[in-house]
Amino acid sequence: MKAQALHGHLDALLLAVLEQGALHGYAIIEALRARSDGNLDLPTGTIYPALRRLERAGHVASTWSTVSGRERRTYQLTDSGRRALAGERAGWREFQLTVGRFLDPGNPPTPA
Amino acid sequence: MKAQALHGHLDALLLAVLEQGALHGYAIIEALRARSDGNLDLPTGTIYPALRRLERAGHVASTWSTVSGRERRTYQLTDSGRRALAGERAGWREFQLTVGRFLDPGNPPTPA
DNA sequence: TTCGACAAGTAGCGTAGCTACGCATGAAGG
DNA sequence: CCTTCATGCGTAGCTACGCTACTTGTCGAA
Repeated sequence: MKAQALHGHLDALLLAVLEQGALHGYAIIEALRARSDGNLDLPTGTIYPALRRLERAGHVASTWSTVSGRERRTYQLTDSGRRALAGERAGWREFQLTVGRFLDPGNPPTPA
Repeated sequence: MKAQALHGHLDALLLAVLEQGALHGYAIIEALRARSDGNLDLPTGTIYPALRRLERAGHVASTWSTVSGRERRTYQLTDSGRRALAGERAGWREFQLTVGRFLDPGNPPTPA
């Protein structure tokens, strides 16, 4: 998976994994890796800033907890985040269709 | 169409439009707009540097011509470009599947 | 003669993901 | 006991790359 391909879609992915339930940062990374069969193995330097961006935007809320001596920041989707996710899904659909018109096979530009 | 969503996919789109035949820069912009129903309306500041990148990479070759007093730089796909396009198509398919696993509807993370 | 479509191009900006770190705890293994 | 590794959070700086805003020039139409 080319790295920079994610540009602009990461927020949507994060919101999508949090849709199933609250997770802490490290667990989000693992969830992305698991659900993508290892295709998405994102470094912390990508995830943590992105989560803070989403929190600033009000799409997620975080709460600290201590689990067996380790500090965890758990993120959960807000209502705003749920709405944003719906918008991201629509945007993804449009993007997919638009780019697919050029890159998907069986899309002849000038049909016979 | 969100602007930054294109990141990393523009080269593939350019190669795809040139697959049908050689075009000059301005015509490429129009082809993208036409084939995407207006969703892709890219400024010259995006296209021209991208074409030069592709030419440096050897994926396209350009030739100058003068048409009714206007200078045109016409780009055509090279063999290397054709191979690159095949790779981009494969990459797009993988990207589409991976992201779709999170954002497409009807993809329950924990199937009942 | 002025304005808009055509045609090419560059300089500089901003976004955002990545690399490479640092810090801390707990479990496992030698 | 001590090292190593997985867990867990975080930031600073880099870089890629598309975008904004601009310039130059021809040609046709109003």
